[in-house]
Amino acid sequence: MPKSTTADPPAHEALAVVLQVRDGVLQVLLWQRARTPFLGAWALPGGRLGPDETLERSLRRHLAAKVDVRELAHLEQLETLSEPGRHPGQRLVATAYLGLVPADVDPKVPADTRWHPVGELPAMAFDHGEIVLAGRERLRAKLSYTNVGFALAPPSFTVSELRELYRAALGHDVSATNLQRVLVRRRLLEPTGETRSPGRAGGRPAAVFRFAAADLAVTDPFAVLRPPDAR
Amino acid sequence: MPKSTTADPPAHEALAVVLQVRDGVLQVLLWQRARTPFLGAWALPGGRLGPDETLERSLRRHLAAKVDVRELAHLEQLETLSEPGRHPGQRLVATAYLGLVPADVDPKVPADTRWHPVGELPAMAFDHGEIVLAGRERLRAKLSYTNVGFALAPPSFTVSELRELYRAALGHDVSATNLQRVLVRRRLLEPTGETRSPGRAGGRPAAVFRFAAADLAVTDPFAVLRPPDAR
DNA sequence: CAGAGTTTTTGCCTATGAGTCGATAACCCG
DNA sequence: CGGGTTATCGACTCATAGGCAAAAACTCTG
Repeated sequence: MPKSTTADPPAHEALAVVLQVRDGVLQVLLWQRARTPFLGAWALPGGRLGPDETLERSLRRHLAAKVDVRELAHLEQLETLSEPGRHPGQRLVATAYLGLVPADVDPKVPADTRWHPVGELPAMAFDHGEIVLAGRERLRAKLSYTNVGFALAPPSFTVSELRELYRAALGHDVSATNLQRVLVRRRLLEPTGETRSPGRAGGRPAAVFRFAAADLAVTDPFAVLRPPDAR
Repeated sequence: MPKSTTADPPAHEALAVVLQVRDGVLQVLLWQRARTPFLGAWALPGGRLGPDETLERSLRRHLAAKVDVRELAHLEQLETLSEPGRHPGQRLVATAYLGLVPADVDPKVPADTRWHPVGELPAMAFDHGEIVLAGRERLRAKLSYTNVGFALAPPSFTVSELRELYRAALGHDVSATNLQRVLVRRRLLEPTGETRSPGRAGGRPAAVFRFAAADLAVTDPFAVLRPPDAR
């Protein structure tokens, strides 16, 4: 077994905070360590950067062991962590990514892997707990000024369903009236024309919407910096 | 001389996009390479990650050779680049940072180092050209929804002076009227009470302002995600 | 020293997007 | 068909941004 000291050249790993709204709660994909250090604690999926791959490709490769990568509707780089002591016994720099899975899929995961509500994380290995929270913050922020919602939502949905997703991801209630009109006005949401039949309790059938674009777009509401001629 | 192949464990470097508004133009600090590859081309300051330091500390250490690090009013992580071919002959992962220098200082720089307008970059080494543009984009975006302006501006300034800085950083004109009132209303700017005597051409003396906070603060204008009880 | 020229600041109006509330629409079930 | 339920829409208020022009406060010239 090779001796590991901090004098070794720092190795590099890619980690993923994979989030999905499940049962009305924002959850993160974690696997349970079967080895020391942090035996029994929960960790983010990921692994070492190989010699001929980018970080993102490396991450997708490692992630494939835990979840079907094709179900990731969005993947973006979060931050790179380099505290010398973040990994005991060995220097390991980590680049964290944020991945999002739409609510309509239920990926098959191996036995050591499980979804956990980000609000009640179990005992976490290394600094992975903080990374999860950083991912949640990034998601919250981007929900407001981008259309990342498309990566949490099914291909089509009613406003009530979308509202549930936003509520879970943001951690607070949102007005259905406002959500609908704001997103429609921003041209992010468009009606499919279909309606969904009401539940057993009755009620007006809901209109079905979809996100207008399937890739990330930002809506920039800020004025000070807008060029005078823009519009 | 050691042979370098892509089979070597990937090394890690930290790079800095140091920006300052000079002569009314946004400029970036570059140094000219005296060795191959890219002999004569211009590169970002930075260097290898040492065994017992974080990326940020490593960056500050390397940066100290090019500029007085204490004059950096802001430093934040930009992105991590991992294309296997980004550095010829050797695998090198880079984490880029964005650094900002207030307009009132003129740091002493060594002979091989010079400021260049980001709008007209010279022949750049490696992928450093793209990194500079990423840094400019980040600055532009953050000027709109944060108070990063404090890191470009002197401790106190008139609205006209601030307008020049915004114009240079954003690349387009901004209304002085609006800039003043928007920033004051957001509680980012506060008057010092002093005034600055007008130039030789006459004119009303300008009120002197300062940024209310010297650390980064975001103003979140988006409503959909705002909790119903917030205010 | 009055008035023209300059620059800065302020007041007022408009436009846009968000938040609230209540009314209306469209369904279920009895 | 009427009461219960859910969804959507309309109308109003509010907050912030942008534009324009007037007013303020100075310098300079004749």
